[in-house]
Amino acid sequence: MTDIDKPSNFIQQIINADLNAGRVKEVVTRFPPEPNGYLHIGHAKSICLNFGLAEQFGGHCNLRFDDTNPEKEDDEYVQAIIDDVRWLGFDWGGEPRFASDYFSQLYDWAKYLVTEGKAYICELNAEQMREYRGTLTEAGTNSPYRERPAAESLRLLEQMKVGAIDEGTMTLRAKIDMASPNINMRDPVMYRIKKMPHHRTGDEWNIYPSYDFAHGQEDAIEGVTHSVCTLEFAANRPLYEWFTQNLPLPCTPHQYEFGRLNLNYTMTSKRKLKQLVDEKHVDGWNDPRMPTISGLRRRGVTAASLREFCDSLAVAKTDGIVDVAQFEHFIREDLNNNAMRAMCVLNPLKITLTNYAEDQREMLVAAGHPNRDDLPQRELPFTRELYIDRNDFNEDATLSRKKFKRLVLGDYVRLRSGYVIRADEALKDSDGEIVELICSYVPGTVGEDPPEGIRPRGVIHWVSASSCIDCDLYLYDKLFTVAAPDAGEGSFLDYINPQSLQIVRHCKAEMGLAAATVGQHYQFEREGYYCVDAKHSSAEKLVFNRTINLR
RNA sequence: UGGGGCGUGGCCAAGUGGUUAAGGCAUCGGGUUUUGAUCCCGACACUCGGAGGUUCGAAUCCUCCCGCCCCAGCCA
Repeated sequence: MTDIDKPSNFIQQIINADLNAGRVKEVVTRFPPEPNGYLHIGHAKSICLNFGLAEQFGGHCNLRFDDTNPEKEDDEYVQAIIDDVRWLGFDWGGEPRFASDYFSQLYDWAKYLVTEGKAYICELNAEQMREYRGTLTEAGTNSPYRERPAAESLRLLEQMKVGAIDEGTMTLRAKIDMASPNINMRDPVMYRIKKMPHHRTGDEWNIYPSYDFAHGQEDAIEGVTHSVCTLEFAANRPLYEWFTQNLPLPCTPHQYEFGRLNLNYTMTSKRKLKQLVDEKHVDGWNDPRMPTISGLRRRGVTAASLREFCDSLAVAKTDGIVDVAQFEHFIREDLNNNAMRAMCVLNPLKITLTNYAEDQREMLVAAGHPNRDDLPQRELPFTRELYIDRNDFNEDATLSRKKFKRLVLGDYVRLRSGYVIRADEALKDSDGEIVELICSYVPGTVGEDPPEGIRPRGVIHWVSASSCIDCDLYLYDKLFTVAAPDAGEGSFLDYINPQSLQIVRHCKAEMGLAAATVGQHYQFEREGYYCVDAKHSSAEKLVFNRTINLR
């Protein structure tokens, strides 16, 4: 039994109180995804919360798949979810749990409620049931099957189970209160017939428990003490409690709700994310523009930054919309602190150093990181011909030093980690397009200030023309053009950003990047943070994803 | 409309009757800098959805009002 010094959110306060009062000896939580899609950033908050609470209080957190609806679930999702939670850095000890592991226990409990006169087989079809349910302002009407003898319900339930009853014609319902102001309490469905193979139990069952009849009991079976879910389940809590109180469970778990994470310019609806994938608006669930955990991973977002971001979020009952800039802050913070530096020229413009011998070649050394000497240094070959970015040169020498801190004709600039150079002449083709720059370098300026009178305008990145590697860069931008793609009229598809992906081919990167592998993160100096794309990159063609730009 | 939940600066958010109303993001100034990055300084709510009331004292307690979110799947 552990408690924490300063509980900072209401759930921690509740747990602390439970621990101190002796109501709970070991904290047990769970993260209960339905395997019907990939996890997204909203789930990350829940994962960090549930596993975090267990960690903080010295308890345990289970990964449990809530697989009570075979219609939507698939093993592909199970594996992806396992990978994502592991990647985030959490461990549930042992095997993941499945609601389907508890099907027969759940079935026994259903029979128990029937025997107790608290559940019955109803023969209303979906439409009739809706009519009998009443409305928000009008009470419902009792089902004509409500007083069916327990023995008969038991017999029918068994027939439903073995597949002798047609889908949609019967359900098992809890007998609670058709006049309850809480619609969830108006004789909710406990079991429905689905003659459909389940990803784990195959065709063993023809009936499947509903979420409400399953969740609390799953928690009880696992000894979950604090069942934390999102706000929209608050109205289900009375029902959760009704089942946990009316069933002979090993323990009584309690449900607490917190506000889910909403991010602007982002969509966190599994259904709609699936639509983006199914309709090929994106390159799969792990498209780097997707807010899925696998998409963020492929994009180059680190697990640490995702965790830091989630931990910075309030656990409260307000449902606000967090600015993505807040998430981006944590991405940059981690990458800035840990990413190796490198240089890559996106729009190469060749320059020739007329006073640097053609056969000369120096190996310059650059820091792997400006303020971390534990990261390895880089070797940068310096040669007569180099590439700089076209955007770092302007013919107009009258541009103010303040406004254009790059190369102009007749003036000096520092090549990052290299020499100071001066632009002497711009060579153009017949269209007036600059094809090459004739420059000269200032000897003795590597790691040294230039002589009196020479004031470089700024620092630009470069690469040796003869010793560099070719690569493609995938520049990503927001997937949606509006802050709330999900709100308002019209489809969210109408707001997909047509410029969310820009591919820049034949970029020139420093030699060392040839050794870059998936999972490593780089800052291409003055350009942004990049990582090798796990899908498109190959030995023949190196492909980098831009995780995020510099500020 | 019945029930449930929530309203503190542009965004997120601490605050649990006595504090100059934390902090982060964003924004705007200034400094450092071989990345227009990082870093460092500084600015940024006479006021807590609104109106009354209780109190020596209210963002915190009471009343009424306003606004937003969730629930009428045999989804979770």
